[in-house]
Amino acid sequence: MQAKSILPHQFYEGEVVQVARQLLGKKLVRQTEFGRISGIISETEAYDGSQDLACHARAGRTPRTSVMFGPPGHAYVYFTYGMHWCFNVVTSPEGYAAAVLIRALLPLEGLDLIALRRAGIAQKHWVDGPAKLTRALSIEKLENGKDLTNRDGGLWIEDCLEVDPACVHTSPRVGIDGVPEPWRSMPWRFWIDTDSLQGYQ
DNA sequence: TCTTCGATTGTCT
DNA sequence: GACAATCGAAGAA
Repeated sequence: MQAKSILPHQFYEGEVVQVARQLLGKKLVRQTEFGRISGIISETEAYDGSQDLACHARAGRTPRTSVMFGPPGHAYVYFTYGMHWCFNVVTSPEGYAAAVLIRALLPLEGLDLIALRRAGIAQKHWVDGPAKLTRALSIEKLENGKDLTNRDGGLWIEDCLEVDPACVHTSPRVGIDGVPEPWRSMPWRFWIDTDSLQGYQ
């Protein structure tokens, strides 16, 4: 687990479903004014362009979704349900609106900072949902559009673990019941057992 | 452990 | 004006 390096631009240029798989086991790092918070990415979902009716980009380019049409390796952060932020990574070449929603982490560093931001919540529920991890890592509107391939924005992703493909689970995406088939049933949600990762750091 | 339900506001039609 | 890529509290089992 030595020689950690920031994932380069090219990592994100590929097909979004592949990138969603490959992001599992990578380390999301957040540098705040109070210290560093990080965690292993343990759950993702792929949203694949304007033809994917579950993707925000289905309506074409709008002010909100414009980041998704931009270059890969940037953060797409959107606000939903009147109170929640969700964090995505833009993938595929510029002009193609695809992104990977980061749904869950295995906390590594900055546990005391997360505890402050998630006061009163059991540790196992600190970052086990898309809006929970943005709260824990202090990701919101300001982070929208940031470049994740360098440390300038205080937010980036590093290479970390090799994940055994046999340990990757798939299922349809969550929270898109109103979306027509085949999109509703596409098996584009990926996750790894966090139990199998205990012991790494 | 599981199910139900209210909260709350930006975005798009 | 309708709805949303959700969360967490509360109550039931």
